[in-house]
Amino acid sequence: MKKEITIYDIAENVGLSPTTVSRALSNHPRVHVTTRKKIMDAAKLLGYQSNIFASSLRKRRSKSIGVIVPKLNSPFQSSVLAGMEKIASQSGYNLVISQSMESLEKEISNTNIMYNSRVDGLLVSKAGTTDNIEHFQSFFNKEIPVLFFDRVPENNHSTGVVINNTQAIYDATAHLIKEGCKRIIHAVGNLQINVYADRLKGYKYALMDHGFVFNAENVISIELDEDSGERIVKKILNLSPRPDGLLVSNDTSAASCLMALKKRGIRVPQDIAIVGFNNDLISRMVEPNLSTINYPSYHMGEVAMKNLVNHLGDEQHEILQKTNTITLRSELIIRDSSKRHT
Amino acid sequence: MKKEITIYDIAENVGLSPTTVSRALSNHPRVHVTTRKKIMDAAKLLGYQSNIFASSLRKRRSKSIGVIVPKLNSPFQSSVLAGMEKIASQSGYNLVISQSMESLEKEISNTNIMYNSRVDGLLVSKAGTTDNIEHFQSFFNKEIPVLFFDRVPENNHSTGVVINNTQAIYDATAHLIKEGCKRIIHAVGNLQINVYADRLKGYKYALMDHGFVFNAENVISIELDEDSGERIVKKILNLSPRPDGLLVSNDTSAASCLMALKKRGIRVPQDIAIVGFNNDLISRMVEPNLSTINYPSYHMGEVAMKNLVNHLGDEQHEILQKTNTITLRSELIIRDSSKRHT
DNA sequence: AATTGCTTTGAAATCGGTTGCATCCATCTA
DNA sequence: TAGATGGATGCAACCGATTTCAAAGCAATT
Repeated sequence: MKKEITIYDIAENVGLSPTTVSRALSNHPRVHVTTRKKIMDAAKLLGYQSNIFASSLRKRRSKSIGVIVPKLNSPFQSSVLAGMEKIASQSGYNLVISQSMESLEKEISNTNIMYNSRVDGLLVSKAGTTDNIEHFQSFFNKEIPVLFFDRVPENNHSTGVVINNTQAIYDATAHLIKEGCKRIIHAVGNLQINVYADRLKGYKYALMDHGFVFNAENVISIELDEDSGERIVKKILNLSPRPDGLLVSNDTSAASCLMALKKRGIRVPQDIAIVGFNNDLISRMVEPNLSTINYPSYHMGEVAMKNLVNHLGDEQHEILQKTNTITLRSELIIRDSSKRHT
Repeated sequence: MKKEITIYDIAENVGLSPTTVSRALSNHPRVHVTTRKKIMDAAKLLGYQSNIFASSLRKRRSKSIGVIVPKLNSPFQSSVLAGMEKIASQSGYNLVISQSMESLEKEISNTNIMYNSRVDGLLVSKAGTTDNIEHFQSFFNKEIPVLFFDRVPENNHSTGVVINNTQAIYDATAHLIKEGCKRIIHAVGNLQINVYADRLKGYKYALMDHGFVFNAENVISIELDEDSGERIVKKILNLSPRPDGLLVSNDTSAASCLMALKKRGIRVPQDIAIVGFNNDLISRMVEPNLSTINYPSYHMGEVAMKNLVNHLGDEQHEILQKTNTITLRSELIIRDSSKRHT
């Protein structure tokens, strides 16, 4: 039960006031260099550790940033988080992380906890069922910046960091058309989520632009998990004429589809060409390698965090006010799963 | 710039003292039910949010738990974190997460930040280069519990949550021997890390117990990343006689090896049988499916966090003192990559 | 010598919730 | 009826760092 060392102990030790000690420790310019040095030395000697609560209570800032993601255990999210942590750590911010489990209820609860923890800023990727952003109102009221990434709400005034999902799937669709596909299936997640809704748009636009007729039967909205391949493939094989192109909105599910197809002796890409999404590790490990959209997840984490941190450092709080959306570059990577011409 | 609502505002509102308000809000028994109700209602009405800093400052507890992992973007770690977050959230704890990037220096810095942030407990999976635990001394001194998981330090008195790595690789090795492998390569990570050192032991013991002679040439210590397959396979193919069994200490690398082998026309499992480690998604998606060790990562996160939380709730602080190591069940999963008999 | 201006330092209030001790009042016991 | 018992509530002192305002020290200028 060692006693806690405070600035008062240091003050006593060096024969100065706590005020001066406080200033010296926070590199305030109005302390003589010699004094500062003496205080610094004493602090180190005594093993002083600043009490973050006292400091935060007084300064009304926590030097921590909250992050709410739908699920922690996804290759995409963990990569985003890694990028965020890198920047936050460099800038002296702590990361308080929680997951909404795709539930609006839990997202609200997490948001309140974050508010209560007095985070200086919040980074959010929405849960699937979240269709409003009322629960962030307390943040807006207190002008605590909230920045959305990947899954951003519609029609809002907060800043978002995204990729152009519409364009990405447009390109992928156009690619499949160019490869000679006549009937292209789009397997997509929950259409309440902007990400998937935008992708569906891209798919429709591309069809339209290439003289194809959109057919709702060709869109499968389904949870894109590890086992989704079987379900998707079953649906596909019931269709007539049989589809020859498949756009799957994440690589895990695309890989799962690939397995399900191969199990049935259907050749990829000869019988059905596949394009995934995310450029996860798995897209490079299955056979044939999956064509996919490179989603710069790590970079997205970095960019989102950098913007938030810059905003917090900016006294006028102008950075985010002036920015509405930051769109990162994504690109189609063509691999063997969709190459039908040699 | 809304004014902050404090217990003093509530006190004034209901005509009671801040003391009673504080007690009512924290469900102290010495407040009359009627009074409590009145206070609760006023709090809700005024939109009161407890100031966690003031509370933590006084109570000297933060209701947050620090987690330090080597890298956030790994399937294993993100799954562990997901398990931890679930339990922490249920128990009312916040998670402050940082990554050491496999660097001792950063681990030390992170540890100090965590200490400074006054986390109530710390969960750590060591960085590769960490060979001592001096930097946790401040935690030990103040009796703040530190619990290690997966990568635990040697010879220490802290609690660790692990699997039996030795046994796991022992089983895998024995399995390959039973499948008729005559020369088994063990591709393993940094041997400074207990996890890999233990696995090497298991490999050696199994060889010994089955009348094989250990040969240092058969052990490849290498970073087990996505590209490691090429490097491992090159080494293997230079050996004579050519190995016919390959134990790779994580699935990412095992999948990478599989690709490198297939590229060279070497058949798996006929020419070389492979066993991976972790039971990551990828082991079920490559062809042939990888035999692997099921590592209960999500469960490990839950168990580690549960123990820490129970310990914190236990006034006598006896739980962790009495426990040294918690070993979770892991198991060999045999899939096609190592089945040589039908 | 007196005034001005600058740098360096300090006293004291403050952030908001918690808690040891005291007080008040109603009920109960002898 | 006096005194004891106990539940409900309040006073005031914390927890430790920050910050406003002011004062003190010192040199330069008039």
